[in-house]
Amino acid sequence: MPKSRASLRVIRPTGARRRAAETASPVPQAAVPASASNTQRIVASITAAIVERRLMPGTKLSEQRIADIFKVSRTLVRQALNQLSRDRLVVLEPARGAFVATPSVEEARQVFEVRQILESALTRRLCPKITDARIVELRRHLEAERAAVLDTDVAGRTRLLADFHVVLARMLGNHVLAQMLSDLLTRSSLIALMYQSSHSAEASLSEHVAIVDAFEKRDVKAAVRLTIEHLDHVEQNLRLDPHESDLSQILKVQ
Amino acid sequence: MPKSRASLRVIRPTGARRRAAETASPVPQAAVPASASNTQRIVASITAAIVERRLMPGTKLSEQRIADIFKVSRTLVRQALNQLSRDRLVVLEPARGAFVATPSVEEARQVFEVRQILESALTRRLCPKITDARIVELRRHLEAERAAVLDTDVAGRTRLLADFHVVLARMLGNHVLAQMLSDLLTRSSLIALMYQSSHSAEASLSEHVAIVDAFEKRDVKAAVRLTIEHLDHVEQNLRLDPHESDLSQILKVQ
DNA sequence: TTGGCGGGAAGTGTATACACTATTGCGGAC
DNA sequence: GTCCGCAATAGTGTATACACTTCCCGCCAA
Repeated sequence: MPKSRASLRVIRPTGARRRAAETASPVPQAAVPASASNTQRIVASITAAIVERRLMPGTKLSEQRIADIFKVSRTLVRQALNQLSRDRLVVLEPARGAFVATPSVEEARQVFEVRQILESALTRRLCPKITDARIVELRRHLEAERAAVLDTDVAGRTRLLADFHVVLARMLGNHVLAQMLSDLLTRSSLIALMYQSSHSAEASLSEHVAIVDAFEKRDVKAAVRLTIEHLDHVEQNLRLDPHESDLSQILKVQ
Repeated sequence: MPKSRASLRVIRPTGARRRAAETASPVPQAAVPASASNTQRIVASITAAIVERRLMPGTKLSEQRIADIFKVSRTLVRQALNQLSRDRLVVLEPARGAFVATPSVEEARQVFEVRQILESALTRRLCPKITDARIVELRRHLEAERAAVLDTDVAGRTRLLADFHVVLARMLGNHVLAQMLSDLLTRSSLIALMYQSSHSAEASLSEHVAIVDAFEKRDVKAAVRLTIEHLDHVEQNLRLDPHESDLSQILKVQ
C-alpha cells in the first residue's frame, strides 16, 4: 500500500544513533542547555517556539513531522508532547493528536490570580532580607531588559521581561515556588500571545525598575503594592473582557 | 545465572492485546475513574501506593516488573513514570531507573511554605463569598473525616484529611490554584510519610472543624489565622530539624 | 443539491526488538 | 586479603512494527 508518509520517513542506517548535542538544534533559540537529554531538547524547542510566537495557538503538532525535524523516533516526540501537556502548553486529544493550547479567558484570569498570590507573597518575604549583591544582580537584569527593549528584539524582550519574575523567585531560595512561578510565566506568555492588545514593553520595564527601587529601600509595603499593580497592569493589557471566546467575533466578521 | 526476574516475567501470546478496564486493578484503592486511560490508571495506582505507604521512599520501580503487574508494555509504564517524576513523587536517574522520591528536609520546608502562601490566600478570598450550601458540603466532608478517624482507616483518613484542602481550593473556582494545591498535597503526603513523628489525625480534624466554623461566621481574619496555624501544626509534627539525612542515623544504629 | 455511506489515507496507541549502560560477581595479580 | 579488571546480565534508551481510530473524499440515492 503506497503511503505518502513514506516520503516523510527518513531511512537511517540502524547503527546511526547520535547522542545529544551532536547536531545543532533546528531553530536558533536561547538557553537550551547542551547537556539536556534528547527529550528535553525537544520540549525546550517547542516551548521556545510557542513563547516566541513561531507556533500559534491551535496549531496541530504532528508526531511524525516533529520526529523528522529532530531526526528522532516518535517515541521521544511523544514523551516531549506529554511533558508539554502537563505544562499546559499543549493539549492532547486522544487519537486525534497534540495541539498548541488555546487557554480560555477564564484560565487566563486564574493564572494571573495565582501569580498575584505567589508573587505578592514572594515580594513580601524577599524584600526584608535581600542583600545588596542581589540588588546589583537585579539591576544588571534590568539593563539587559532595557537593551532588548531598545533593540526591538521581540523574542529576547519577552523572555527577559518574564525572567525578571523568575529571578526574584530564585532569590527567595524556594525552588518549589520558583518552579511553579516559572511554569505560570510560560503559560502567561502563551496567554499574552492570544489576548494581548497593546503591550508596552517600556511600561513593564519601568515597573520592574520601580519594584527594584523599592527593594533597595527595603520598603516592603511599596514593593508589594508595586508588584500587585504591575500584575494588574499586565492583565489589563489583555483583552479579557469583551469576548468570552474569540469565536463570536470571528463568526461576526465573516 | 538464574535470576529472580525470570520468575516474574510472564510470557504472553503476542496477539493478546487487552483494552483498559478488562482486568481489575492489582490493588484496592479509592477514586480511580474507570474511564481513565491505561497510563492514567498506572499513575493513579502508583500515586495511591505511595501516599498510602505501600511503597516506601527510595524503592526502585523497575519498568518491566510494573509492566508485568499491569499487563501492559514498558511503553506505558515509562509514560506513567515520566508523569510521576513531574509530580516529584518519583525521581528518574538516567540509565539507572525510577525510584520513589525521598524529598529532602529543605524541599519539605519549601512545600509547606508554598502551601501556606496559597492556602492563606485561598481562605482570604473564599471566606467572604462562601455560600451556605458550601458550608453544608464542608460539614459533610468533616463527617467523612471523622468516620475515617474513628475507624482507624489509615489510608482513607490520610486521603480525606488532604482532600479537605483540595475541596476548599475547588470551591474558589480557580482550577489552576486547585491543581497546584492538589500536587502540593500529594507531595505533602510523601513528606509526611518520611518525616512524620507523631501525627494526630484528631488534631487535624478538629482544626478543620475550627476553620469551617470561622467560614460559617464569615470571620475572614480568624479563618486565615486558623489556616496558617493549622499548616504550622502539621509542619511542626514533622521531624524536620534534627537530621539532615536519615543516613547518618541509620548508619549509627548499625 | 444534499445527506448518508463506504473506503482508504493519515496519524495516534501500544507492543516489541534491539542497542547501550550500569552493576555485580568472579578470578587473578599484587 | 584486598583491589582491580573483565565478562555476564539485568535493565534502561530508542527505534520500529503493527493495530486501531479518525478524518476526508467521492459516490450514490433521495
